[in-house]
Amino acid sequence: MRIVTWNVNSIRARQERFFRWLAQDGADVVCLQETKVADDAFPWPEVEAAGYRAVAHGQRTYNGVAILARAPLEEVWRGFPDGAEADPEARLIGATVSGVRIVSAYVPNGREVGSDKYAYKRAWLDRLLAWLEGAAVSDTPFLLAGDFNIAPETRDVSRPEEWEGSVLFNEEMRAYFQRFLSVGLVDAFRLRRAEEGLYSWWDYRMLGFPKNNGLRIDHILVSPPLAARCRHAEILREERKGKKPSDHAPVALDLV
DNA sequence: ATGGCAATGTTTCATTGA
Repeated sequence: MRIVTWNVNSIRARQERFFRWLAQDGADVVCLQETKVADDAFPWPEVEAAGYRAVAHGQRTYNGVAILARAPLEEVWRGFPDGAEADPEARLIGATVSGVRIVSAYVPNGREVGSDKYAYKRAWLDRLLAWLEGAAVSDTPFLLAGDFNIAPETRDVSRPEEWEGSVLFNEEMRAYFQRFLSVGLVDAFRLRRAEEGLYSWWDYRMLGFPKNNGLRIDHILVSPPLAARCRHAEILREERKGKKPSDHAPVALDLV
């Protein structure tokens, strides 16, 4: 079972490129973020033509998440599944695929430490973690994938001294990432890849990609039952190259 | 090579992203 997460930075702007990649990759499950499209304008015919099913939770212009799968998507939910007040931003969707509970998440960026958007990022993470703590995810096949907007460690940052203190890489956000591990989840990528210099996002500006000035902020976290099945993990850097790339590369995980 | 912001709507600039 191959699972990929990708912040596509608009599924419509990326449509041709995305479906070309999908046909070639053949992933079983694809978690998308920043689809930037309302559900009625999602490319449903193209999904079906590619041999996939999908569930989406989107809005126009900003945010938006989706899950594509070859197998049926069951027990689907949108937004926070905690029954409390609805999140005005479409950042979370869940479904069960082949017995694995899959969640696609788009964590708020935070813009600037101390800003209203940073407060929203913290509150959003607190709410997700509170749900995870109550959901007993460590005992079941559970997978949380997406754009976390957090680089967990120094080895995940190309220029740590320059990035330190930013919304993506600071002590508080590193502590948030540790809380995901504390609820029993495992960074599946790091199970298979220990080296530094592997990033999932590069700024469009300032020659970010050619200079490999990147950060690893897109993650696939898994429960112990799935951690035992991890065989391979990789970042698909080829998809950051060429014409009209997303600023994020896909992250792929192969399970037995 | 991999290339010097990009996508969207509020559209000819502002907002957001990270």
